Amino acid sequence: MRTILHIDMNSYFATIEQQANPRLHGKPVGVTGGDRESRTVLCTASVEAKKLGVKTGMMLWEAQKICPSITIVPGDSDKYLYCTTKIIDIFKSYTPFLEIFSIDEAFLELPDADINQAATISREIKARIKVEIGEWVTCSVGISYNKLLAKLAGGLQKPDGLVIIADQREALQILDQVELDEVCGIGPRIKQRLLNMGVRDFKTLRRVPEEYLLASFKSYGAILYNMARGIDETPVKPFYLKEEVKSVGHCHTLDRDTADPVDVKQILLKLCELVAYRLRRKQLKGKTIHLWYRSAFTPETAALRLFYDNGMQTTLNQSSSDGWIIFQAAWQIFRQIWDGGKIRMIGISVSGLLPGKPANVSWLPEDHRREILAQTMDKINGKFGDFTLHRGTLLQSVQIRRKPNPFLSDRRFKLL
DNA sequence: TCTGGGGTCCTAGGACCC
DNA sequence: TCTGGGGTCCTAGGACCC
Repeated sequence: MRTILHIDMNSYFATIEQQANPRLHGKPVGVTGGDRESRTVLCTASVEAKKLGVKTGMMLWEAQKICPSITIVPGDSDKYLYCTTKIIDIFKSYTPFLEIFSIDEAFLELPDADINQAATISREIKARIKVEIGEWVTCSVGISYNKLLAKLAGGLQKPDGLVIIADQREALQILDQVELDEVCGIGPRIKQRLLNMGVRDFKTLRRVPEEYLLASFKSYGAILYNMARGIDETPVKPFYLKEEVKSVGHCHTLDRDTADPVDVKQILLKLCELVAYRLRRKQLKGKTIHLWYRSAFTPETAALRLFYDNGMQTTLNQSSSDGWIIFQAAWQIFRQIWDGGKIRMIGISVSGLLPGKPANVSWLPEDHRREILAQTMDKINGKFGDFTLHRGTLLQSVQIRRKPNPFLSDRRFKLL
């Protein structure tokens, strides 16, 4: 039997901000992804804010309405990454079998420890985080014999919790008390489909024959069948075996809906430049260009909480990390699929990635020139900040955050 | 005033090649 | 006269995670 810890930092970004600024101690704090006012959501709320009803993922104006005393802090990804690196170093001192699940979550497999020893180690890790990172920074730990249950256990006691699910008997007891979507892997859609089948809890799910689940959910039926029994064989993937990225993308929700193609063109060009820049920094090139946009809400879609996304992808003849080439493909798609209506969000993503530096040899002289130009621009922008230099087309463009924050969290609210 | 932004994986159908 | 079957790539769409 394996011994696995799931460690989840509580209100992570908020506690780091509280640690860094004594004025925020014990106060309701909300951390946002950027410095925009409208259409911004909270990516983290402090424990104090949560007690007053503020939730992660809430619109900024909504949080301020519920909790007027909340202090809003723009997120600082460098600060959080720095702390995460230090926290990971603590984890590494206990086991090399460490999976970094996200910036504030990790799985640790302890091959030589039983459950009681794992509990002792967990207390030690908690204490070390307080000493080495700060007393405001806490975490919840779940201990069990697989990842599914360790993660479930970790979510049961927040903040600063420590919950053990020792065996299958305990696992079934706990599974029978939680909501279906409290378990990682069941989202709103699958939950709704299970409810439609008359399955409201894991106890009922266990009575559904495997063949029936397979027929309804295909291969995911087997996962659901096992989930209800607390079975999960997925391995802890050590950080040093982490696979390469498969796609690089950016999307942007506009401050105001627009149906002006000039606005769209400028935003799209900027997004393509951002994606290309990140590809070059990672020394990658991509072949498949995917563009999508989200239509503005109408009173009907707003009431139903429905998003309408429209998108299409295309494959280039040759992989590229050139913002202009990516943009040309994206713009062509956009012109092909846009219905002329108002747009709320637009996104671009590049996949089919290949390793490799930007090629120094190109049989197309113009491409070659642009590549050298892009590299030079990267160097200057790397030194003086993104978009110090940019294409003339971007001069009047709408402001997009200079540094896209990769840590905005909380699940999607695609459809309820 | 009206739900962000970064990813992953899976399935299915069609095109194309040998 | 008539067209198998396997493999691979491409595209679209759906679901999940943080």
